[in-house]
Amino acid sequence: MTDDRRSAGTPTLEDVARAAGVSRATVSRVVNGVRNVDPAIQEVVRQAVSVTGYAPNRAARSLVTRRADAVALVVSGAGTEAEAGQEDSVPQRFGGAPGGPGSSFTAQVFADPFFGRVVTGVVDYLRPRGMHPVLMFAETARARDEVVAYLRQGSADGALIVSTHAEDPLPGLLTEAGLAAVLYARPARPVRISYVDLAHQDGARLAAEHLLAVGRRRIATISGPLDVPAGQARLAGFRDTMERHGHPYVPIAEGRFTQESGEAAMGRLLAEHPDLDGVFAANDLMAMGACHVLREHGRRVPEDVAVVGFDDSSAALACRPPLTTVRQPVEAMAAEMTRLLLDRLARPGSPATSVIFEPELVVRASA
Amino acid sequence: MTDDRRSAGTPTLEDVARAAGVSRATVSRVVNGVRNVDPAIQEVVRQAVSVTGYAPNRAARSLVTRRADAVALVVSGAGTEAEAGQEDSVPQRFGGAPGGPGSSFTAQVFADPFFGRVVTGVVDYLRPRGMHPVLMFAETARARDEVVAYLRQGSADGALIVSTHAEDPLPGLLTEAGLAAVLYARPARPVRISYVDLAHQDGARLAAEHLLAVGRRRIATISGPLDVPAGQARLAGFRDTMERHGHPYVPIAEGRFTQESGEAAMGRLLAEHPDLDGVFAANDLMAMGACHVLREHGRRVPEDVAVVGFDDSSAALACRPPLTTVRQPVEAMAAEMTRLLLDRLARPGSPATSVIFEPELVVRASA
DNA sequence: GTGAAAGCGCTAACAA
DNA sequence: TTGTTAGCGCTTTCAC
Repeated sequence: MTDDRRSAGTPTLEDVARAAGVSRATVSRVVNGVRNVDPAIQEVVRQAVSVTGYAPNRAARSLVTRRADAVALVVSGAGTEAEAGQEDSVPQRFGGAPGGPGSSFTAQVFADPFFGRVVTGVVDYLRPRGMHPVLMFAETARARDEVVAYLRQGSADGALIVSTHAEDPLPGLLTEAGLAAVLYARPARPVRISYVDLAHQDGARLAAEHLLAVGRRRIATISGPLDVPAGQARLAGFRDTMERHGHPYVPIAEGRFTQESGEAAMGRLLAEHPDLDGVFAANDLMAMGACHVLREHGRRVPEDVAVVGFDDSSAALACRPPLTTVRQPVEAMAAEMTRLLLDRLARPGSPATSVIFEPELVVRASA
Repeated sequence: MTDDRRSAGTPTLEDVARAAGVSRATVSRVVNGVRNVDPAIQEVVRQAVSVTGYAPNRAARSLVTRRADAVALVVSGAGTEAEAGQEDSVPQRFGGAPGGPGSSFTAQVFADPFFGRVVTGVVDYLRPRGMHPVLMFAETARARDEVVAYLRQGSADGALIVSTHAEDPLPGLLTEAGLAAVLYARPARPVRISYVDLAHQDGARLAAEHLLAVGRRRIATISGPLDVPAGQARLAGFRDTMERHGHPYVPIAEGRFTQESGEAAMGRLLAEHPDLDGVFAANDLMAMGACHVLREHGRRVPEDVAVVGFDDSSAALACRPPLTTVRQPVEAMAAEMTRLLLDRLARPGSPATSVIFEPELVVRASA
């Protein structure tokens, strides 16, 4: 009778201990690989573990270790008011993909190949360390509060934040609450928080130099949104370099990092400067849009107009012709961001740091 | 002295109870919204909660409720041996995006716009219910074991599985272990497990009928991988319909659901049937590749060759011309898959069910 | 090197 | 309606 009951439900440490004829403490030590356990007993315990089919209960463990072995991977926008289902706060980075009934924030986010790469870098770093990412979106005040609450509850040990907007309040909320977090990309307003970023200006310089090197002289640019640091920096770097090479005036059309906005921008550029022979688009999606419009206007790429993109996302290869672009090592950056977070978790007191990556020119057919 | 200590660390139920002058149980009731609590006391407790800044500890709660309020969202491949970092088991669905150093499984997965849409559907359903998705990949035997272990530890309440391969062993492993899981797409070999799927054949029929309706008569198809149920079904549906309309012979080139494979397939088709005037590609990525190759071969789309895709993914709109395609309501399907899982968690005994969605033709410019 | 015992913070009987 | 109490399964001192 009593014997029967002990095999009910999922086995616990107690069950394993009984089967192995040792104490719970010893089993725990073996399971957690703590030294100071007799090899013979270790073996016995291991047997018992596999016989009973024991799996440690994570909640119980978390309760005492105070670690969740999970991190929140949060995609964060800045809409402050967009509550109640209305999507009036469309992030600048993304365009309307066919995201089903009422393209939501989440739908728009993943329409950009950028995020998949971030996920890749994060998972690749987390996985060998036995940790897992919990996906969260923080596009409304309410959603942001939920992220904070989630961390305060100890459901995740820290947060990895990818902002789609400038002026995102989330980093501030998190640091205020004393929660561990690391950002992808420098925050628009200074916050005492670690982040990884790209040397955007250097990347734009590479693009400018390449266009000049292949003999282009009437060069225009499709910039990213100018209220986003990356958008600003890419434009600044491009202009600077052009200026330094004797081209003080560069036609500019602002885009929103979407293919659609790239098409529109290219249209404007072409209307005002029909003789241009080179274009730098601040990301690949816009470069792809530019290529489409150029072709529709009878311009050959690269013969008539050379096009350089930015990011080296999947769009660069999907484009015809394949895009010459500036590579942003997103996966490596995401992995580093994760490393910074885990580091911070291991050493709670450590100061905020930033790691800046250098971009690289990838020459393909478009320029 | 003693008073000082009680405010150390994060506040617990105990702290709130003391502040409110009630018992832990009462606070717990208020926090969890259980009825039978005096409104006045409720108010007092709520005050105490906000004063103390209380956040319930999830591990402690999970320990007793035996729920994690999390589900695993696992992208699963079938590589049985691919251990040790070598990526010899490339899933059929995805092609080599510029996924950074050594395009990993994870990188390839997110190169397909399909996954973003799944995530969207899942998150949209989960979020209002206070649950969260933990992202996992299961492309090796080891990784699959980790998924099983993760669930057995109670870290997640169930699993949502999106397979990229036929013959995926994960569904079997999960059901064997008595774990709750739901699939996106019918498993290649029958398993007693719930799933959502699309009426692929109907979708292919729509494509065939449309091509015929716009007057095409020399129609070929770029199929998906033929060891995947979706690939088979789309081909079967297409052929059936063509046959029924008096076209017993349809040239076929097999692709792997990647743009690149679509390009190659189109090349083959064109070489053997230079006079074709219509193409049905089993997904948008391949349709896009086909469009590129057609243009490179001097064919205009849709004037010379009409092209129909499948999925209505972001690629359909990114393509020039925008693709006429068969819409797969991925977000809705993913949401339904999630609903099925939560349902199953609520009623553990319930039998496996399947929900099949009907596709819809979306007419754009390519056909 | 091993065991006994004390909690981690919470929920859910059961009493009152 | 509210409080008391007994664990949930685990890790971790502290003795031995």
